[in-house]
Amino acid sequence: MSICSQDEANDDDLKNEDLMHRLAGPSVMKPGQEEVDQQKINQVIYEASKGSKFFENEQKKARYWQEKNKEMKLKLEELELGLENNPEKAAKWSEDMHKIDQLINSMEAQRDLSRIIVHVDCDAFYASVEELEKPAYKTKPMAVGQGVLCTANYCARKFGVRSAMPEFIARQLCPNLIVLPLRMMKYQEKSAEIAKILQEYDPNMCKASVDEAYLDLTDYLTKHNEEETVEAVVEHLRQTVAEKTGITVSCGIGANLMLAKIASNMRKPNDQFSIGRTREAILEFMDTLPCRKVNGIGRVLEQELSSLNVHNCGDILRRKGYLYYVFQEKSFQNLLSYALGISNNVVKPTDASNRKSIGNEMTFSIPMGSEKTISQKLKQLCFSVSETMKQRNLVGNSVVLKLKTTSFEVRTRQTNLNTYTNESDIIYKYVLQLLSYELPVQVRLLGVRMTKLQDASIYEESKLSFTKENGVQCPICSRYLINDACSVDKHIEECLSVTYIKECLQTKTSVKKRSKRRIDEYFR
DNA sequence: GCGGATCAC
DNA sequence: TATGGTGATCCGC
Repeated sequence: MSICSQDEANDDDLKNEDLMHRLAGPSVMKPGQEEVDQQKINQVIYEASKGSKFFENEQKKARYWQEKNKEMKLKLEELELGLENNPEKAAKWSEDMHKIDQLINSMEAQRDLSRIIVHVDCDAFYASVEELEKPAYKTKPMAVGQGVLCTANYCARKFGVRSAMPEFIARQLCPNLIVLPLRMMKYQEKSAEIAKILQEYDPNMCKASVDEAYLDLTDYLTKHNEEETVEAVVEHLRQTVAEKTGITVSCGIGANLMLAKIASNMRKPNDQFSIGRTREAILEFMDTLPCRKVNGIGRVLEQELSSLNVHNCGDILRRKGYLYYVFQEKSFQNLLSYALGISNNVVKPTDASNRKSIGNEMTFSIPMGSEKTISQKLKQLCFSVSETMKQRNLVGNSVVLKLKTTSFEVRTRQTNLNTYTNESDIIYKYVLQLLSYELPVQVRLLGVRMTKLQDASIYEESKLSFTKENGVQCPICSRYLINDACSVDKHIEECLSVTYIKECLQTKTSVKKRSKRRIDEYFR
């Protein structure tokens, strides 16, 4: 073997490790796979994917990140060297470290341990609902989804079958896998059944998704004179849900939403876990927790952190000085809050009025290239978006066209409307305009999305009152308001408080804005 | 404000 | 043979 091909082989192996990690999908090492030989599974996935367009696209992305992470690593090493030899840089470093500590102090000042939050997570929800109707599936490997799996029962997970995995790969891992079609209505019904029970514990309960909810049990416990521990209440809650609905749930207990969520993942399925609600207990818990376990750190960020020698949340604090240079303000603050175990502890029902966009997209079994077929599809998509908007009584001011080419490249094109609308024809007109710049193109997916939404009735009223020249526009968020003193006051009050909180966070926690990565300041 | 990309479910 | 849909957020221009 020549030297050259040897090098190539090494190079390829290096790339393959990141690539395999990508291909393995988002739910690697999620509960239910503790006994699975990940290496072997990943190898099967890799082989099954090899050569496809999808594979090539993933390869491209893996190369990009590998290159980027390598560069950053080198820069950090250079920085370390500079700190030893260059007093000017060292002075700047200690100045920045001081800023970081101030930031941490201000975050600590906001730490609130007064609430007891519980995260409730249904076990393999879709699969469990199917098993209720056909108990025979309980002992067989089974998954729900079409083309791509949404969830797999624990029996299937033993084979390495996971959510977000394409069906054909799942079948290679588990030839006897039973795959059922989605029945969203059934799941939603069951979800509502469970929610009703949870509401007895917290009427303000937050339904985070079809199979998840957050509760604040503080008031419940006070009402019951704290005769019971949280753990006992949650134990009882899980039992009640299982008895009344037939669905087992896993629960996490913690001082805020993030901790409760992490905790519910610790002992799946059908069990619960509690993270102590003292600062010390929280810091100790986070210290050794792998970064990937926190909501918000996905596969890519995990790899990036790993290349910076940050594997557990505690490492974030230990290497805060370096992370400060690598990440932007917002991301850096998020990382710190993860490591400190600080997050939102207010549980409130999600209000639909807060929605920021409405869209519809579709993948085709056969890619499309002709302008006519593409426009026809887009017209349908516009129509369904329009229908959803009308149902929810919303109008929008901006439209987004989304394309995925046959090589899995994703493009989005956005334009502002000169009006607010939910009319299919108007949306379609703008979408066609956006499409015209992209032709010719071969697409495997098309999507239409409306953003900058407003309540349709408020918008209509405001138009009306403006013609009467007595309309009102909120001075803070500049949304149009119904011109009646009571509702305007109420809105402004709310709007002010939101803006105020945002300002507080900004002035308290943010350091100066930068346009580039901080590390570049050291290399000028 | 736009477009690319990540993330969660 | 073959890799989803919906919505949000962040970053860099």
